[in-house]
Amino acid sequence: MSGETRLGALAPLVGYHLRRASSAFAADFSAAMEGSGLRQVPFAVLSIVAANPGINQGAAGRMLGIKRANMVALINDLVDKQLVERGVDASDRRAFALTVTKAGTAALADAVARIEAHEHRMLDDLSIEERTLLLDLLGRIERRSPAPESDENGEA
Amino acid sequence: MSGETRLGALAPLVGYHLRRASSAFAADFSAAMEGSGLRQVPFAVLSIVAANPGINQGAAGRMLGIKRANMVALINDLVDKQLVERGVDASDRRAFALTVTKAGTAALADAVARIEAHEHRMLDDLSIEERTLLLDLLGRIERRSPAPESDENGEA
DNA sequence: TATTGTTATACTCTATAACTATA
DNA sequence: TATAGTTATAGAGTATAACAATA
Repeated sequence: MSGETRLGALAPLVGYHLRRASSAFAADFSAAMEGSGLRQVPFAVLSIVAANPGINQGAAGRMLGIKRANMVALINDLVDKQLVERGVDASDRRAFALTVTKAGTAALADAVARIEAHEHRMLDDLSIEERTLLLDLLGRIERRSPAPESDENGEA
Repeated sequence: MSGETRLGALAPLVGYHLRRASSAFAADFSAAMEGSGLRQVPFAVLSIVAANPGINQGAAGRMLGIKRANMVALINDLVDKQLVERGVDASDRRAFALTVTKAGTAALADAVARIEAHEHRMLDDLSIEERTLLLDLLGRIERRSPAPESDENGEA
């Protein structure tokens, strides 16, 4: 099918193959989550809030490389869907203490089940050892990131 | 810095780490290409055209998972920058035969040099064997893709 | 002075639908 | 009837700038 077309300079580039593999994963993720009302980023936010009860929007966003400004609509959606609650943060009255609701916990469990099937599907060709190795290699690349997020407001 | 915040359900997901690693690569790629006038996707297109002289827009797009409709502006830009030429395809008068200009070849060489430095930077932690292994693993994931591109126009 | 959340806004990327001219 | 290129458009995702309340 693509047998005669060549990749040229792209062939040896890890960045290119990372992008392609990631987008293949994203496409299958979307299919796996159809009808669940959650997509990649909201699911990630929900996971972070579930694992860190009382976390605020900024910290959750920083964890995922999402800007403060973009967290607002994201959290609004999760709150509208009653998966997340904004509580008062006793120690900082500017911030909200985010927690997952009962429905949020259920939605997360459903999502995790779908995603496990999706991951199995995508990683069919790899042995357990290879999956572990891949996770390790990716983790070491992530840590090479320029900075978690230097954050906005250049002011001048 | 993020020492106390937990990933929760995200931690074991290859898809999540693929996404993060890919976006770290993309960010450093942008930095590496600053001032070159090329970004990720246009560079990929230029590479494909250079490696497959006379290829048409549709085939180049299919190779990269880019829709026909989105190839138009992409090729327009490369043509405006005089990096790519649209020639006549003798065997199919609907199609253009794309080729890289002399300036395009030079731009590609400059880009490849920048990108090599970028890849070295990002893969600093990995041994040669690990890089090869990573490319192999990613390649096997890519091949798991749902389909190169079933293409548009559902008609109903 | 710095930070949390917020609004407004813009730009890129990607997706769909419909059209034309060839095949 | 199917395919190559095109146009128009809509939706995500992500980026910056500025403001109020609080630290």
